[in-house]
Amino acid sequence: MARAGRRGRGNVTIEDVARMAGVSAMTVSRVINDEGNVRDTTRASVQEAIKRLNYSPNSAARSLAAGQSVHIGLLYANPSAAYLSQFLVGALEGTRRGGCHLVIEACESEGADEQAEATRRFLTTEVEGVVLPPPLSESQPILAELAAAGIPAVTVAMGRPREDALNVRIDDFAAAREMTDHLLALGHRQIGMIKGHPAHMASAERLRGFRAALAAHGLDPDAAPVEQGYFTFRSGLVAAERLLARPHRPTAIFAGNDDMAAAAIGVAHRHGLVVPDDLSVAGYDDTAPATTVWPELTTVRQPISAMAEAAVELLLVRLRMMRAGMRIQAAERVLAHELVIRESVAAPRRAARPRSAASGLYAPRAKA
Amino acid sequence: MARAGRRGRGNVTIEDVARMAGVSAMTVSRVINDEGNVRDTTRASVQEAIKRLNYSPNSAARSLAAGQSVHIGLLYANPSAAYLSQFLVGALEGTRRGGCHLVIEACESEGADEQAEATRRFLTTEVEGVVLPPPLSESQPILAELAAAGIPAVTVAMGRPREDALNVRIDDFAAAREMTDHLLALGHRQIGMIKGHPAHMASAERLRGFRAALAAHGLDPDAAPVEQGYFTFRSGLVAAERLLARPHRPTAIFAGNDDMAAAAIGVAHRHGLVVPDDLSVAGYDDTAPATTVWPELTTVRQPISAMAEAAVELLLVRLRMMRAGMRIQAAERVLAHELVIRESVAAPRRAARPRSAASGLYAPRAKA
DNA sequence: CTCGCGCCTGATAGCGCTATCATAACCCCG
DNA sequence: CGGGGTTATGATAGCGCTATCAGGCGCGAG
Repeated sequence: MARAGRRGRGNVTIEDVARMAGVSAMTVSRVINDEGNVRDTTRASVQEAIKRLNYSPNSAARSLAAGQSVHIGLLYANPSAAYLSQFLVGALEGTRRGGCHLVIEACESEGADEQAEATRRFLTTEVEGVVLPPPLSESQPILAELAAAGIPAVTVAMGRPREDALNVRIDDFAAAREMTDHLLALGHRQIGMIKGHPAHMASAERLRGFRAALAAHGLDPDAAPVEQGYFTFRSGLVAAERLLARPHRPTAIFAGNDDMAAAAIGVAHRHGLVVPDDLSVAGYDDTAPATTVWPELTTVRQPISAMAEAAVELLLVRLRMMRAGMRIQAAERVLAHELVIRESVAAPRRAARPRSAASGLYAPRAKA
Repeated sequence: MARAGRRGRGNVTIEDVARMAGVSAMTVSRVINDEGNVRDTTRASVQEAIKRLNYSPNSAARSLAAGQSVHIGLLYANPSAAYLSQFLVGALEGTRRGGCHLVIEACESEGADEQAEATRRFLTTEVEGVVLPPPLSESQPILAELAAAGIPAVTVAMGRPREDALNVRIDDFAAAREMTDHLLALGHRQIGMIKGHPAHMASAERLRGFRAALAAHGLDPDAAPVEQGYFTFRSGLVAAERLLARPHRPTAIFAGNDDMAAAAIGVAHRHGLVVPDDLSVAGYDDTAPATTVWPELTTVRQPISAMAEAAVELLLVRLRMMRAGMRIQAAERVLAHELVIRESVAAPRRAARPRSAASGLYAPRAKA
């Protein structure tokens, strides 16, 4: 470990960059902080020097000089543990790159008052911005409390962000449509859906995508069997039982998340159905249960880490804007999702009869 | 947000403390860094002032002045997601309090070469110490690579730490013995154990505790049915099947972790056994599966977050010692565990009563 | 042509802490 | 009781960066 003198590692400093670009350190500082009032040519030559020297600012010095060491809060509530750990990994990468700290706190309660109080307690820890992964991203008490304190928040996977809000999400509508298309392409015509938690906006988006795909294939989306779930394994059991008890048993079930999909597989097994031969099951999220169950789940992967990192980045940009007194406005980042094809989905056992009206649960609809 | 001038928040600085204690800032610095060469009376008055002013050092200034911003590495490999997220929460709290940064990295491979290489790659990121949660805490290639680079490491839940090593753990022997005692006290005499992964030293400790409890109750520990598991759900299925196929079917199964215990419950249900009436099942760790399955698991809780926090703390102390050129020696922290009594364990029923599967694999009982 | 008002840039002075060295206090022994 | 060696404390000078303000420059209005 070369730790020469008091100098950190052989690090390049802002002075080195300034010298190389032929400007003052202050100008370099302005460039790296994206402040206005720097001529374009100057900015360019500074950036050139930064690149050439492979300079990266010392975050300790930065927070010391700026008189504010940035702490970003992360408030979470019993999400799936798999989701949380991936989220933390991403958030941590984001804060590391942004040179700030992450303070995390649990908020287990679902009561509005408790949530508001947890938020207030959290705010006393001097966080300057908050990241809210689901399901807290939908919590009005928390959002209200943060707004009242003037602390900016980024919501993640919030279906319907508010005015001037920050949000990171995937396109749930498109993802659900793609998965449904996948099932339809394999020949399924009787597809049941287990909806997610009603308080979670993304649930509605997924249902919308499901229905849109059906409609696009000439099926009546309103005739599709849909049962309410609440993202828990147990709610999935109940919903799957109901779906399989229907007169026209679905050949495929699309669940609003992996836990409920895993439950559907369990129910299928209990009914003596072979997955995927007798029943295809598709999940959503690609979390741990997806690969724990057998057969492994075909599901939709959300780039959870990347979303968390994007959230932190968005928040840091916002904080800088606020500090500079710039006008703020809504910002949203939509990241790419991915269909993960595993073993829980296959063509229905009886040879697909795509155009036979009688085979379908859904009455074919007159093309609009 | 009172952000007066450039001053952070109305923060007390080292100068304030120095003035109050009637010494120089340098002396205060010495006290808070636990350096020698400070008279006891001086130290006391400084500490008094620190407490009175509720002073806490500014970590940004600290790392800037010290010319080294501490980065602590966390290398993990596919642990249970639940374990990892709890671990991260604790580690983060530790780094926050220690005023340092956490850099985390995954090391998925189990090959020795890949692990060594991942470690080397990790070391280029300038981490000054590494925390190793299980199962990596048992990885010789990684430990060797770190030792070669002169980077101190803290292992967590390592059964048999090396010379001059740092380790944080719970007393697996005592915990397993307590759980077994609990089963024995309820009247169980035929208790089967599913061992954990053989590469994990803690597995052996848990088995030892199990046997010690049996012996203390006058039972022959070598006659107890024991099957090998590997901490995975699937390995638990196999092991549980074997235990239940034995001529003298156990009335209780103690699994080396929660995943395998959950598997044992599944197998029991398949055999038409009611848990806990016909078969008691105990787990270990108190991770997510413990409360996901029905009935919920009686298990041993490890204070995962606290262990991670302790690991970071231990590492920071070691780093400071190294920097000060002090002699280093082994250090271990043993944290308290806790028996969590839920519904999967009860007194054995006199006559094992087989039940039909139709009574409901998952059907929850009327909950009080 | 000159004044004034933008825009861009740089000099200076810290942010809170610690490394370094100098100094002061002390102690042990001959 | 005075020298040589400790041990305890303090003064000073930065660590790398940014806030602040003063100045320079260009350009349109008076």
